This record gives sequence, structure tokens and C-alpha cells, in this order.
Amino acid sequence: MKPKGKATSFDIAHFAGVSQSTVSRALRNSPLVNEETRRRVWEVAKQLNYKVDKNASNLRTQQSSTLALLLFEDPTGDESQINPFFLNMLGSITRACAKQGYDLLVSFQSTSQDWRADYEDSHRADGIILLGYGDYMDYQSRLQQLLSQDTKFVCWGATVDGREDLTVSCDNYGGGKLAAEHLLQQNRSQYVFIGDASDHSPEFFARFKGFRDTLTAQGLALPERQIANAISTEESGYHATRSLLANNIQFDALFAASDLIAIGALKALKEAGKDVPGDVAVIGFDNIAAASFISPALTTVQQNTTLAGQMLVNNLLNLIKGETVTDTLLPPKLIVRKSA
Amino acid sequence: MKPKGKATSFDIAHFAGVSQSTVSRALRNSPLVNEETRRRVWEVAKQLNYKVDKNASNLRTQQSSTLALLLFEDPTGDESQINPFFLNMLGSITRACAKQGYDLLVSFQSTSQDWRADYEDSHRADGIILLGYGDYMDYQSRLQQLLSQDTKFVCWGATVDGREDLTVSCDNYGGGKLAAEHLLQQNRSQYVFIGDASDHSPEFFARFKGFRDTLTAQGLALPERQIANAISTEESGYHATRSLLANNIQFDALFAASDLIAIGALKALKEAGKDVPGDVAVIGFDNIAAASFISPALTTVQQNTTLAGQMLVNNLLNLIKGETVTDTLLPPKLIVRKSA
DNA sequence: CAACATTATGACACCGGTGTCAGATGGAGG
DNA sequence: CCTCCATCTGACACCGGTGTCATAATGTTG
Repeated sequence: MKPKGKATSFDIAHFAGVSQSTVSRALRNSPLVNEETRRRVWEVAKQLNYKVDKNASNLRTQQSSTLALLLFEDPTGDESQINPFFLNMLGSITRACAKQGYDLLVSFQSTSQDWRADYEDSHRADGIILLGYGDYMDYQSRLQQLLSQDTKFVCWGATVDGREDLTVSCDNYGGGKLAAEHLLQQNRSQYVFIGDASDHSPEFFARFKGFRDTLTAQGLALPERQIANAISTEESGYHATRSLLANNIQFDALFAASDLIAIGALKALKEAGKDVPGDVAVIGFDNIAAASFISPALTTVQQNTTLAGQMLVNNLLNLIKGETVTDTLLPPKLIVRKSA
Repeated sequence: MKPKGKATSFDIAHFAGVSQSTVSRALRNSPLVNEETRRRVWEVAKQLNYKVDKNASNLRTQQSSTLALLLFEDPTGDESQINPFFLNMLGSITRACAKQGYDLLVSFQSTSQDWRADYEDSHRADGIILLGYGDYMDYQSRLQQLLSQDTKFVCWGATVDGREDLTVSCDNYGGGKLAAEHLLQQNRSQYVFIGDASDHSPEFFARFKGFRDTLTAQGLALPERQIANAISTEESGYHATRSLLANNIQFDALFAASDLIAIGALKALKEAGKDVPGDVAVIGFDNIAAASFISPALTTVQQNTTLAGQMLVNNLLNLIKGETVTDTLLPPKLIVRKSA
């Protein structure tokens, strides 16, 4: 036939001997169109390798069957490495989208800059998923702006002031508790926490609270000096641990707010000649792939990323459909390996 | 003003007291429009939080400023884990797209099923990036179909019959050579290769050839029995190594076609009581994050993913613009750590 | 002052679908 | 034979921009 340019529904109409309207209906399997006609139209469409023009279709129907994912990175200088945990989430979100027949637009955002969250305004996406370690609290005003514009979005980790339903997250408090309980069972006596014990990062803070509260309930204190700050990188965990050791803090149990931090801690401990888990038991959080490779294999609190991705996508789609959504807390799970 | 629904250029026109045509021109900074008018239009647009409707715009201009990434996974049963190397690539591709002002649609494809490569046909993307370990050779016919439809695409790793310009890849042959040379320098005498020495996976095969050819040039053979097949997973590398050991193959140097395979091999060697690098030197390929965490830290051949992402995006954009593109081979780099 | 170039703007067709409405057709029922 | 209804189809407006063309307003030159 005519191979000039891409085929349109008018071309199909021409070859099938029907009107363009009928082509449109036939291809969407409308019950209004005759069986024989439908067959013929599909036949021609296949021959011409016709695909509906999404731009035209979206324009008319005012929806894009596309979601946008904004991935917030920790502000490390290093551009190339992304936290594997988020990459896992990305994977499960992509899959969840595909399963629902949605496409996914991915973009990386730096927390330090202004975000590009205009995917909905420009009709490129029906809704937005915000993914990060929740440390975009400073951007609460941006979130409120999204709300006021009636932009549909859901967040991982971070809470949105005044709204309980837009957040999907792991039960970080419960996860901290799991870690504390496991260490308590081993009769460890001197605990340290490495992460962020301020409420700057809501997720890390919840893990910290769950951990500390469980210890205090057993009469064990967690004084200021046994807490070290770190962002979620191996580097940062390494240095935080070194400074604890340099300050002669005694400890036989270490809870890191993320696996990357824990991996950095293991390195520092090994360098200091400490045996893990003999001298110090170490527990991480996330269960990234590297946790099982490293030696000693890392005991950690697992987040169910597959489920998380599904919940984010499902909640967002429900939000778009105008249904009410309830906030979602996913249960963490302790994965016991060698380090504790 | 009127907060009902999203603002259109007609709304802007109304409030700015000009025609819609002028709004469109003003917002795209056309030189045809008066400075004062432009200012006023921008002012109103900002107030109404106006964003150009991408569907309308794309429909009219017949381009989407969007690229699509098809990520082919190794056919492992496990859905949740993706090869970290590809996730790195995904990261750099995303960044490269953003830098060029393009959005990126991401989708995972299973090599075993039919792909969904209709992103271009449906005008959702201007071009497609295919990313995988090149083991989609069986799909050469699909690639040819894409070619015949005049779909713009570039591939990582895989070659496209009859076209040299659509592929960006690492110099895998050179990488295999680097590995062999490094091991030769250490006077290792008995070599094994774990990966895929058939040409099913073109990338692995090239690494194998570079490795073997360098050895043969030094008078060292690499007989069939010193080659074990594995796909790119830790699991697979582990089992391949175990079977080598079980068959009493003697070796003091191991080259794995990917880091995941190498990590699995390290595990098997450790279990067998072999010291690395004392008894066996191990070299991997890719330089994924886990390579530096694992103990002993893995010596490996690095692929420059940042550059790779940029080249893929740039080549694809040039292809779309109708410019000629030359094929691209990226130089690998040996990262020496503890394992060899 | 006529003739013409320059600048700024509006009217309008167009991109390729979707949804609504009117109308053609054919069979059933009175 | 006429009416009524169910079934199927085509004409047409519409989504919200972009690009072309015509035209008004202003300045420039002989």
C-alpha cells in the first residue's frame, strides 16, 4: 500500500471502505460496530502497522495513561551512583505501572534545586509519584502548592501536612523496634545508632525512635553521644563509625538507618580490628542486594519494595479516579544473616 | 481569577487582552511579538500557573521530546532484582535525556515475550533505546522490522545486522584482553572463563574472545572444559564455579563475564576453602557498586556508564535529526582491587 | 503625498483522534 | 402499508495548541 509517513485512521478508513469514525470505534472494540466490519478494520490496521496516535487520543480524552516518577537523590556530589534501594523501588513501580496499563516517565530530581513537577500541568502524566528518603521536608510548601493545584500525587516516606492519605511507607518505627529486639535477645549492652536522629529525615527519625523506645522500655538508655549522624551513603556511614571509634565510645551493638550506612560501618569496624558479630553486632535497613554479598552478610530490616511499588501506583490511580485512599504502612521484616 | 479546570492559552489571551495566537508566540519567545506584550503574557501565564499542553503541542508539531527506554532483563525467575549494571545505565541515560531536554519513558521487557516497541508508532516517543546484555539476538527479525518501519532506535551491546551505526557498546574484546593481560602479569598458569562462550550473547562472547586470544598469543590454551556457562546472576556464577570445582578442574585464575557472576564465584570459592587471590585470582566485568563492598574487593573491568548513557542518547537524537551517526566503542578500564 | 518596507497582531486551517447526534437500513408488529 | 425500534454508520464539532496568511499600524523614502 502507501508507505509514505505513518498511517492514520483515515488511511484505514479508506482501505476498509468505511468512515474514519467507524475505524475509531472498531479499533476500540465498541459494541456499536458490526462484527464483520470490525474484523475488516483490524485486518487493514494490522497490515498498515497502524497505531493510535497517543497525542491525539490523549488530547481528546484529557488523560495520558502515564504516570511520572520523581526520584529525589541524596545530595552526594557523586552523580553516577544512586541508592540501590530506590532503584529497586523504581523497578517495582515500573512493573506495577505496566501491569495497570500505564506508562512511566522517570526523572531524577536534586533536592537542592527546584523540582520539575509540571508533568501533570502539561498533561504529560495523570499523576506523580515522589520517591526519596523523605528528606524533602523543606519542600512542604511545594507539596502544599501541588495540593492547591489539585495535582494528583503520592509520596514514599515523606508525610504531607494535613493529609494522611498521600503517603505510602514502611513501618519504620516498627522496623527500628525489630532491630532493637533482635539485639536485645543477644544480650548486647551498649548500643549506638547511626543515621539521622533529627526529624529532618522523617524515615530515619522513625527508625531511630522505634529503636530507642524499645531500648528504653528495657531500661537501656541511648544518650546523645551514642548517636552519630550520617546520610545514606557508604562513605558517610564509614566516617560516622570512625568518629565514634575515635571518640572512644564503647559499643557492642550498632543499628544503621540504612544498608549503605551499615556497609560503611562494617568497613570502619574491620579496619579497627573489631570482629562482627563477635565484638559488635550490626543491623542495617532496606535489604539491598549488596547486603547479602558483603562479608559478614548483613542482618537487616527488609522493606517490601514490590508491595510498596504496587501500593504507590494503586493509591495514585485511585486518587486519580477520585476514590478515597487510606494511608498505607507496610510491615517490615527482619532478615537475619551473619552480622547480628 | 478562575480556578475551574486548568488554564489554556485562550484564558491567558483573555486576561492579557491579546489573541490566542499571540499568546502562543509570546510564550515561545518568538521575535515577532512585542517586548511589552510578551512581558504581559508571561505575567498572566505565571499567575494562572499555565503550562503548555504537551499533547496538543506534540500533536501539532509531530514530535514528543520524549525517548523510550526498553530494558531487557535476564530471564531469571526472580522479578524483583535487576542487574545493577543496567540500573546504573538507566541512571545515566535518564540524566543524559534531562540534559538534552527530553523526557524518558521506561519500560521493562522480558526477552522471552514479545516486546512492546510501539512507543514511536504511537507518537509517544521520538526514538527508542534498547538496553540488555545483547542476548536478544533471536529478535534480529524484530530489529529488522523496526528498521523497515523507519523507527529510530539505538542498541546497547547488540549488533543490528547490516547496520554498524545503531550500536553503542563497550569494547568487550579489549576488556577481555585487559583481564587476560593482568592475570598473565601475575604468572597465573591455569585459566577458566565463566560466562557464555557461544555467540548467543554477543557481549559475553566478545569478552571471551578477547580473553582467549590474549592467552593463546602467549601459548596458553583455554580448552572447552575450562569454560563454564552462566547467565549474569550471582546464582548462576555460584553454580558454574561449583561444577568446575566438582569436576576437579584445576585453575588459579578466573575471569567472569560479569561482576554478578564473579560475586557468585567468590562465594563458591570461599565455601571450597580456596583463598582469593592466593589460590585463585578473580576478575569480573562491569564494576557495579557491590564489587567494591565485597570481600575480597573485586578486581574488575569497568564500563563507563556515564559516557555510555550520553552516547546512546546523543546518537539517538542525531539519528532522529537525520544526521549520520558512527558506531561507538567505549574503552574499558581495569580497576585493580584485592581479588586479582 | 504616494509607495513601500517593517513590525505586530488576529483569523483560521490543521494535527489525529473521540464523542455526540442524526440518519439509513431492515425486521417486527398492527 | 405504515409505525416503531434496534442496529449500524457517517458527518461534524471538539480537544489545545502551532504555523501560515492577511491585515492593521507605523515608519521611511523619493
